Amino acid sequence: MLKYSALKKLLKDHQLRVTDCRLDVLQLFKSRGHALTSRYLEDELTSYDRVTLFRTLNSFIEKGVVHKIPDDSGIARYGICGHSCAPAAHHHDHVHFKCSSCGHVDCLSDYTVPTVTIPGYLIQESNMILNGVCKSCNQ
Amino acid sequence: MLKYSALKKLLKDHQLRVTDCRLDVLQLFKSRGHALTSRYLEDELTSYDRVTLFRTLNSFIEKGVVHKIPDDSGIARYGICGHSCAPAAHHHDHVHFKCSSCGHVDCLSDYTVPTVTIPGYLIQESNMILNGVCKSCNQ
DNA sequence: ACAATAACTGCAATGATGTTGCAAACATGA
DNA sequence: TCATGTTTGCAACATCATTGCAGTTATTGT
Repeated sequence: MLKYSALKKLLKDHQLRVTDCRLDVLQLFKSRGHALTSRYLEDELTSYDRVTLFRTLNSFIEKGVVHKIPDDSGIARYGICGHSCAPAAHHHDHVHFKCSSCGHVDCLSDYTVPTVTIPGYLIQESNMILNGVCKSCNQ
Repeated sequence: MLKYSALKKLLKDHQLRVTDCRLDVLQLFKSRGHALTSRYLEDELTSYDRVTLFRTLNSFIEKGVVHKIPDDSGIARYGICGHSCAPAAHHHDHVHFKCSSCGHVDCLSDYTVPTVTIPGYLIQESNMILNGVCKSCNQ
């Protein structure tokens, strides 16, 4: 459970107004270790409108608080960004892992995406999603 | 334009019944070089019901004819599989590239996803999606 | 070639998710 | 505290994914 002051600071640092909804969403991201779906937010924070949560996520993405994670399931997941993200530039060169056992998607912040170069192609961003069994489930 | 016999063989090889819809969808995948959305199929093949195309894609995935490509846009794309795919095991260790200029998603069959090992994690599948400007648009 | 069977298709309907406009409520800086 | 611009909730709509069912079609064995 993060302190209110810390959450508030995080929002202010990203040029976001401090509201109940944003604090609760942020709290949820911080308390869970893994990426969240908008559906999960809706189920957990029933006091807020679905649209509000949707717009909260969008503003969080825009300001560099969270990032969207590609997934072949078609359901968008959002992971909280590291320290280095700003509205101007997101830096998500870390690997994502989807566990087929618990279903969680984790941001593996310590693992950077390997560089790939392809002749004739200009590569601006790299995403890597691994599928398998995560540490917790693999024991 | 692939010969009818070749398309037919491809379907039979994957334990799929030969139907008009499947032949047309397959033809479309073969003639376009890049990954397709279900929306595109609907627009191109208006003589078939949307549900039929949906189920055609699903059966193609199940039998290893095409594979679903993760994308943070939320719109599913499908790429035709290489020779090595079977119902039992898909092998898509190639890199995917999404061009921000033309919007196409290409399967870069010649580029395999770099191996990443993470202690404690069992990795069963690796996906890599690059974003940038493709060869055609980069000239 | 033909019948039996299992698979495929179209239609209707439903659910989930993403998205916008607008008016009321709220956070912020002066 | 006030003025301002931002955020929220509601309603509505668009898109996509998915299922059931009945009619049609492809395939297998004879």
